[in-house]
Amino acid sequence: MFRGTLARRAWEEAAIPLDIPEVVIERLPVYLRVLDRLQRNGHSVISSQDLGEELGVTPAQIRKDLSYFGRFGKQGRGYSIQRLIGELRQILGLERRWSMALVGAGQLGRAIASYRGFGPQGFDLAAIFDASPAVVGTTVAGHTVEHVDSMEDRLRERPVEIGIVAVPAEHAQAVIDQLVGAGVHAILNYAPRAVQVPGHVRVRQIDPAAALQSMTYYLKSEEPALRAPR
Amino acid sequence: MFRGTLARRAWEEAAIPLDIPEVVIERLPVYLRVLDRLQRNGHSVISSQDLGEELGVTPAQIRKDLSYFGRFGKQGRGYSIQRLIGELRQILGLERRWSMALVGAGQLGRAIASYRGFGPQGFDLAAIFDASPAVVGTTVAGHTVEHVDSMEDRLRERPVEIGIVAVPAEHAQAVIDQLVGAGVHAILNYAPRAVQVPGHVRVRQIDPAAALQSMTYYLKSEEPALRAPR
DNA sequence: CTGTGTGAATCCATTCACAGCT
DNA sequence: AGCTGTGAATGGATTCACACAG
Repeated sequence: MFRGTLARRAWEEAAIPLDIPEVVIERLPVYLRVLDRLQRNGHSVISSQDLGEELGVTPAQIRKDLSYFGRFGKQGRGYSIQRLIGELRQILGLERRWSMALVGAGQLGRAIASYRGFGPQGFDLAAIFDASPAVVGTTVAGHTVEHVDSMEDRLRERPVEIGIVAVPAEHAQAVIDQLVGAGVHAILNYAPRAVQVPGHVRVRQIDPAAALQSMTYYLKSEEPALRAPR
Repeated sequence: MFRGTLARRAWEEAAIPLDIPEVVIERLPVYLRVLDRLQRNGHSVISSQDLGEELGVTPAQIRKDLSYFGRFGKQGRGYSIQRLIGELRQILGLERRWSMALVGAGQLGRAIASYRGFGPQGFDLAAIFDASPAVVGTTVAGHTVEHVDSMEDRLRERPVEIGIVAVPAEHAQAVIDQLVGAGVHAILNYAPRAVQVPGHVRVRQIDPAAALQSMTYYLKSEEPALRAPR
């Protein structure tokens, strides 16, 4: 949703896939997380049935999702967890590391810069930019904050694959335009703002307040019944 | 996705709605954000056409989404922005404020506690819990951190509607079970872990690393062509 | 027997297209 | 003349159900 239809590039890698639904791709990282945990807990095979129960997803959905990419299971047994982890990492492009530029070194940006969840999953922060003279030049999470005006030059010298946007909403679109201009094709946007990008650029929105607001819809009809049942 | 089918409560409020698709509910906060901005910029009416362009969504989708809840537009003119903001806030239950308990006062938890995006959208932090003796008793964002073992009692005395989970993945399920036990029906989960909840509880996942991993799928097929086109 | 892989069937969401209001 | 509201049509995604492999 909120993503223009886009002419996907024809497939060039060896493999087979053709035109996989985006929802499927979005589920794969979640499958991967569960499999990692099961492996750490000593499991070595799992059926789509059991995996589905872990995830709250139907077994058929898991089998169908995986079948887009190959035949990884063994009938009568299930899936080798080790094998499946390897396949998913391959599919998602996680056999390599990816580098990111963070724009915005305010309170939110600094929290993102020191978030420990990216590194272990294969993502490295390579540069931090901000527009405020007060923070440019300071050190954040081991990086010297550079001025956002030097961003396009800087990224042309040493490119990154991913941009993280943590600037105030009113500047988000301009910053994203600059990132796209510098050749970035994937953006993680923490600004609470719908942004427009060319069709070949992917955006994922991180918007906790919007997530809360979609839950209050359901809370508002439940609460009265619980509180004043007479 | 990743949410069990659940028997929704029958509608009791006045209004009309019946069984609205969850995707529709998730879009409403985004519509609201754009409308707020347009209003601040001095606009007073907008057509589904123009609103759709702001959002990267078809006009028909916006009209259909809104039509689940009523007839808010004027033919030939469009929608009154002020009116529509009011209706959406009503629908989403944003005419009141909601209170939240945060579990986990580590690096991530502290960042969440001082995140400035919740208050203006109607969400107040009411309590913070942690399990580590090193942080229990300290002050975080104006709240004294309480021990997680006292959480259920504490929340029975002074309930909250929403729980925010920012504990290590291996403790997330246990913490969520406790929150649910204490009567919380909505959870914002920052732990990178699929969790199980009873059907009447809503969970929204905030998982930036998973968001990145679903974008690398597309990057991995684009990059080689850009870098080594010969 | 157990559990995958997959065409077919079903279910759900999006888009179309136009009648009708302003 | 312009734009909403909405049944009908289309397009996708999920689930079913079973042939087949181990």
